[in-house]
Amino acid sequence: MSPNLSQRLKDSGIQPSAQRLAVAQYVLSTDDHPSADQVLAKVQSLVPMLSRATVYNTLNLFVEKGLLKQLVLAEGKVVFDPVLSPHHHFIDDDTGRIEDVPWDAIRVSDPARLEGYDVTEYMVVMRGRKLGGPRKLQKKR
Amino acid sequence: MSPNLSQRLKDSGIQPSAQRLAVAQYVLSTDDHPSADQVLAKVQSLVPMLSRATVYNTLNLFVEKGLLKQLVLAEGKVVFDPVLSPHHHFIDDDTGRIEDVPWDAIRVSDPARLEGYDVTEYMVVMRGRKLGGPRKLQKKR
DNA sequence: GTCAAACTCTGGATTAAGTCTAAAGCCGAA
DNA sequence: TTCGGCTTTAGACTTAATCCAGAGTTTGAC
Repeated sequence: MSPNLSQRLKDSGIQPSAQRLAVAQYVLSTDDHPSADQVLAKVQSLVPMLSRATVYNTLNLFVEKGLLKQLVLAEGKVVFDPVLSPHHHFIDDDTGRIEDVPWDAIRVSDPARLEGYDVTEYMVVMRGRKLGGPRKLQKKR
Repeated sequence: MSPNLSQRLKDSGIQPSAQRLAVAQYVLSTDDHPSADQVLAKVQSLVPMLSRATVYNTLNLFVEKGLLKQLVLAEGKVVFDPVLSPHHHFIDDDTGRIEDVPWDAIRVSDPARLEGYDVTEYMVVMRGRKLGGPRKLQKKR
């Protein structure tokens, strides 16, 4: 997909390797908000010789180098998001699926000006149900 | 403290017991946003004969009966909040401390009207540093 | 008061997510 | 080719949380 993922890793100060590229290929271009185990499963199906430790190392490295953000939004779920620009999140209570919500979809009265706090970052976290649509993953618990 | 905590439990459909009252006494009146282990430690210092399983059972029961809310905001921290009315949260990146932010302190353009979603609940999650103050818990890691 | 049924608590075993470690593999520079 | 430094691996370890089966309590009927 990405023209040269390898270059992108180098630009972030990461030495490319087969395993790192395989992880990058999936995790940097998904909007699934996968957990570490989901990344492991997915990438392992393509590159069977891949250990758990490597996946964790790689994900943590990517987070450290700023290619990924780590989110902790729901019940015991640590999840990775390749969208680096600020945005909000919606969590579907039925499926557990997390979706990105564009920054402009919601207006928030500047919390950076909160009395007595130096707010460096914020987001709106919403919960509910997604309406209409193909309703594909309804019972994906 | 609370005039009759016992009654409050009954009103929520919870059979009071020594252990449950001890847990309730602490967790329903704190603004510490304690984790389960913190609750265990705290309550055990008053009532030494208290098992971990009981604390988890009790906390889960309280959540189920609507006396507590369970929050998952930060890195591997499941935390409990007795404030049931809607409010926002601020997380101090230095100390990890979570503080409640009054609902009215921030205005959000009604996310309940988000196109294609049925939003039942939302909050603003902020991160940053707390300013000034007695700076008491600075290195409380 | 006594008894049984139902509920509650306990410690220890178990599970699951994540980290650590020591050894082996790989790769580029001299 | 050989060396040194990264990267990967499998498995041991850690920690949070849940499960379980037995023991202890409470309640209500008699």
